[in-house]
Amino acid sequence: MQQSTLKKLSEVLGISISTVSRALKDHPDISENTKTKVKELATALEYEPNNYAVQLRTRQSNVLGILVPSIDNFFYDSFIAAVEEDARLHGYSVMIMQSRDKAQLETSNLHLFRKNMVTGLFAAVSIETDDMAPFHKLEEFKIPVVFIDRVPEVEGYHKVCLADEDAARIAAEAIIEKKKKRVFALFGHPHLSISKIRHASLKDTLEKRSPKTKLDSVFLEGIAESERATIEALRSKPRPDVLFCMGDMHLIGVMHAVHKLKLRVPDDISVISISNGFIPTLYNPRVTYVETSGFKLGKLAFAQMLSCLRNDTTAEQVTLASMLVEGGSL
Amino acid sequence: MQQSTLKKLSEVLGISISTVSRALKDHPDISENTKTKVKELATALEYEPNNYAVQLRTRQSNVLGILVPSIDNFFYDSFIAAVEEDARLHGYSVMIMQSRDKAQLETSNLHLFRKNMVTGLFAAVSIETDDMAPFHKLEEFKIPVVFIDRVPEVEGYHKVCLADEDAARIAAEAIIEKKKKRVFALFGHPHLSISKIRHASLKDTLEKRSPKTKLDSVFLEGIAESERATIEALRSKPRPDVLFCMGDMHLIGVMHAVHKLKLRVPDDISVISISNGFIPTLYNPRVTYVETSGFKLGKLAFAQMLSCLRNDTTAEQVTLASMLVEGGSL
DNA sequence: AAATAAATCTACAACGTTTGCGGTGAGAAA
DNA sequence: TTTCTCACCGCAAACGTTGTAGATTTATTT
Repeated sequence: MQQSTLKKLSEVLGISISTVSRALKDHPDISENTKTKVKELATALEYEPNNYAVQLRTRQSNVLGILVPSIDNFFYDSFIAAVEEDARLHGYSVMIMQSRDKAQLETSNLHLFRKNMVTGLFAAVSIETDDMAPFHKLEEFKIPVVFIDRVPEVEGYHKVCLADEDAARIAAEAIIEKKKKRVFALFGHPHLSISKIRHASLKDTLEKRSPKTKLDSVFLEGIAESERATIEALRSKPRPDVLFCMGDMHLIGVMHAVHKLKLRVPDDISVISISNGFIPTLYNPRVTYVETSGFKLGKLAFAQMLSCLRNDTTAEQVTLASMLVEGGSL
Repeated sequence: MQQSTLKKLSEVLGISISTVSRALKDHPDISENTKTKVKELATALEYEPNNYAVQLRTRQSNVLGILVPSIDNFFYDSFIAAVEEDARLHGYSVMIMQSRDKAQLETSNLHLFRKNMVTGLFAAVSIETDDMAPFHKLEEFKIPVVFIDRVPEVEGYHKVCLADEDAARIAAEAIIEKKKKRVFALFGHPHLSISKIRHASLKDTLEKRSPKTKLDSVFLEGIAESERATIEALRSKPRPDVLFCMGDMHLIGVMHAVHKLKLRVPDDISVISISNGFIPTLYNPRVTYVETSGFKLGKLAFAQMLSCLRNDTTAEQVTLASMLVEGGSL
C-alpha cells in the first residue's frame, strides 16, 4: 500500500503538482472546476498530506508539547486530557513528556521538544528547576512556553495557574468558620512557589482573622512522609484539631495516619485538603476540599496558548478560581 | 537563532554535505581525522539533525503511538509512564491519544497515527470497537500494532495482556479459602473480552472447587452504577458475604455503598478487587487485591514492540502474571 | 485587430537529509 | 610506465510539500 502524494494526483489528472496543492487549499488562482475535480480524486485516493514534508517545508509542526513532572498523577492527568481534547479539535497533536522532577531529565526533554520543533509548550517546572535557561532557549527558537500549575516565580513568562493564594485563603476561612484552633498543615516541596504561596496565604489569613489559631506547618513530598509526619503531630499534646493538606498525596498519607490512630473524622479530628476532587470523595465521610481542577486548568491553558500562537500577547498570568466543596470532614 | 544544518557544518569545514553526514554516522568511508573534526564542530555548533527532514527522507518517524480509552485512569497512566520511559531510552518519542471509548474517535485517532507515520502502535480497544478494519489499515502500512490489556478476541494480532483468567482464578481461590459462600461480583462492560474472561474464570473456579458458593454477577461501568448495584445487592436477603470488583472504579463504588450502609470491613462484609494497587491501599483496612500492574504491562509491551520492530516475530500473545496482595478486607 | 488585463495554470527552487555511484589521489603490483 | 587497489570524498537525486515568479490562455478594452 502506497501513500497518495500530490504528484500521483497530478499525474492522474494531467495537471501540475502545484495546481493540485493549491486546489486542495482553495487558493483563489484555481478555477472551481479543477478544484472540485482535484478534491474528488483526493478523497477517492485517500490523499493525506505528508506531515513531515509539510513540516520540513513550512517549519510548522502543529504539535504541542506538554511537560509535567509525571503522567501518573490525578491532577496532571486531567490537565493532559483536557489539553489533548482541545488540541485535537484545533488540529494539533500533543507530545507528552515527564520530567520525573529531575532537572536533568527536564532539560533533555526540552531538548527533544526543540528538536521536534513543537509549535508551543505547556510546562510545569520540576522541583529541582532553578535555572530557567533551558526554557529560555525554546523562546529563542520562537516556541512559546505556557507555564502551568508550577510556574516560575520570576516575571516575563506566560503563566496559567490555580489561584493558589485564593485556595489557601478559602481553606483558612473554612477552618476559622469551624472554630478550629490548632492546625497541622502539610505542604509540598519548599522549593516550589506553589508551596510557598499556599503556605503564606494560609498563614496570613489565619493570623489576620483568627490570631489565636496556632499553625504548625511541614514541607514534604509523598504519601509515606505525610503519614509519618502526621502521626507524629497527632501524638503531640495538645493534639491538632484540623489537618490541612496541600495536595492529594498529603491527604492520602494523612488519612492513613488518622486510620492508624483510630481517630474518627470529623469528631476526633477534622481534615481539609486542596485537591482535584477525586481522592477526597473516596473517603467516608468525604473530605472537604478546595477544588483545583486540572481539567479546567487545561482548558484555560490551551486558550492561553492559542492566543500566544496567534498574536504575541504580552506575558501575562491567568489564574483559575477555586471553590470550597463541602464534604463531611470538617 | 538559527538551526545548524549539515550544510552549515560543511561550509565551515570546507567539505561536502555528504561527508559531514557520513562522518556523524561513523560511516567507514570517512577517515578518523575528518570524523573527529566534524564531530567537534557539530557539538560546538549544537548541531541537531532535523527530524522532519530525516523522516521525510527515511520514512522512519521513531514515534510510537499509544491509544487508550482515557489518559486519566490509574492503570493506563502507569502503562503510559512505563512505555514513555523505555521509549525515550531507546530513542523513540511517544504520541498519546485517547479514544474515550468511542469507536468513531478511535478511528479518527488511528488515522492521525497513520498520518504521522508512527513506527508502531500500542492500543487498547474501546468498548464500542467491533470492526477491526481501521486497525488493519495500519498494518497495511507496515505499522505494527501491539494490543494491550483490552485486546481483540480474534487471532492474528500481537497481544500483551494481563493473565485475566489467572487473576480471577486467584481471587476465586482466595474467596474459597476464606469460606465465603455468597459472592456479589462486579464486572466491566460485557462487550469487552476482559470482562467475559474474568467472569468465566471466576465462575468456573467457584463452581469447580466450591460448588455450594453462590455467585451473583453484574456487568456495568462507573462508580455511581457500581454503588447503586452494590447497595441493592447488600439489601437483599441473604446478604452477600463478599464483594468482588473487577476494577478500581467498581471498587470505589462498592466502598461507597459499604460506607453508606455502615457496614464494617471485613467483619460485616469482605471485599476483594483486581487492581493496579493504588486505590486498594487508600482504604482502611487496605483492600485485598489481585495485582495487575500497568507499569509492568508497559515494560512487557514495549519489549514486545521492540521485537516486532526488529524481526517480524509471529503474532503471539504475551501475558503478565498476577499475584494476590493481602490487605485486611477479606 | 491589437493591446491590455484578468484568470488559470506551470516550472522551479527550496526545506535538510540520506545514499548510490562515481571520482580523486596515493601507493602497490605488473 | 601503466594498471589496479584501496581509502576517502563529492555529486546529485531523491523524499513530498510550498511559494515565488513566470507562462499560458481567456476575456476585456481601445
